[in-house]
Amino acid sequence: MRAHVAERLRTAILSGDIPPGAPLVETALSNRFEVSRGPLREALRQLIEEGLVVTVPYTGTHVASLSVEDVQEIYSLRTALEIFAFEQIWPHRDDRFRAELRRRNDALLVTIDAGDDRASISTELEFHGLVYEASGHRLLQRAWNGLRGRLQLYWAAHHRAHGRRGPRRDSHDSYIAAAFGDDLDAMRREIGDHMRRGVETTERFLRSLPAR
Amino acid sequence: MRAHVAERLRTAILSGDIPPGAPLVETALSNRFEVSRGPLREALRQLIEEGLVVTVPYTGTHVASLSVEDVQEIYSLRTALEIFAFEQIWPHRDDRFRAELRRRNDALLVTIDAGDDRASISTELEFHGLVYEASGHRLLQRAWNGLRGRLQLYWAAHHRAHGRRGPRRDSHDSYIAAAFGDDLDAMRREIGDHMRRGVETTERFLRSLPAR
DNA sequence: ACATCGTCGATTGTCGACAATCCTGCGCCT
DNA sequence: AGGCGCAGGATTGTCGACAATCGACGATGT
Repeated sequence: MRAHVAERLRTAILSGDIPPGAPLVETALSNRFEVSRGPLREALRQLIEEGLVVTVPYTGTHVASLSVEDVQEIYSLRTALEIFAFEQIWPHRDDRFRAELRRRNDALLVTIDAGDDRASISTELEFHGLVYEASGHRLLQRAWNGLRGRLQLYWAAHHRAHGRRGPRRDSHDSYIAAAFGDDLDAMRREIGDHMRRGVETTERFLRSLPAR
Repeated sequence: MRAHVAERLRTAILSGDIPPGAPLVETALSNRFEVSRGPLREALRQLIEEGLVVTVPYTGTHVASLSVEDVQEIYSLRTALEIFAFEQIWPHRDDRFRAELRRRNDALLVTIDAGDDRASISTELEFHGLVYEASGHRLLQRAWNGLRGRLQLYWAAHHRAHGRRGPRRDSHDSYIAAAFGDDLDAMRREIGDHMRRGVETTERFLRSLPAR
């Protein structure tokens, strides 16, 4: 039951049925979903973990409302995690996996170009999920789980505000959306630049340390 | 109350009072901590998030028991996160922070050399915590929170099994312990090599993709 | 008019009892 | 003897009621 409640509440939030900032009163929700407050509270805890809900003790819980900084954090951390995922995949690479990844990304680009937001969101989540799954790194997948809900929340809010979902192939996550798209070289440059930047900044930081 | 229960249970687990694999029966714990099963369950959920406890529906929950693969995942993900943290710190670097980091690392090395495991664990956690805190990246700090408990669990188990805590200055996390220690150059090479390896493997992966 | 304090409603936190589910071990059948 | 089914005990899952806490509103005194 608990998982089912979390699922339904998550759907209600991501669909915009319960908008960001809206209060989530436990008694009201327990009536709505026809469960006691016990399971409902545990469902809320899970959604808190996923970043869809925020709560302040003894006063109330609300649907999360992401700031610009939040979104920047989501995307920057996702980039770091995904680069790490690629590192993990490389030693166990196989052609079937890469073909599957390529196929899914093609499907993603088709849905994006068709303007079917719901389908493209779903397809994109599957695409990224495949990358993390292929890494075989359970903790990494767990970290991705903690990001996915926040991403969806942002996409949903952005879509309702601007009529299109937030990330598009030429937008925030172009680094990976472009990966298997029109310009493979551009994508290679982009990821390569990002990582080289990381190397450089880290090494500069290290050099800046006081000598012993 | 809930946070207090989680705290006490966490202490009991990390101290080895309740060893890995031991069953955690809700009724017994609710008697032990003199709270109802409601708050106790929420405390358990939190410890599950921290990786200290595992549960299987309708059968029982136990103290987590880490496998070799688990530990490898913990350390590899921590490396990725910490490199990302340094990237975040760089633009906002300031000398006071670096001096503070240096000071804490010196304290860490002192406690390690003194063989005071409890103190060195605490000091090392503070040290890493400072890095993540300085990144100003809340999601990153959250990810670190998800790793910290698992690290502590491993250290505690390793200490009881081998008489010393797991990570030492010449061990797993030497890449960062050495950072401000004896051989700054070695640490620079280590982090640099790690990141270059990441760049290389990712680029090889990208090149291996089928052309459009 | 304004500040301060108390009261009240709303919401979350906690509790004890009951229901659903799963594992174990025993009896029974083949 | 070996496998199967079934009851019993143990454990988690769920429920409804009560307690603790917080924020807002209004009374009251200066």
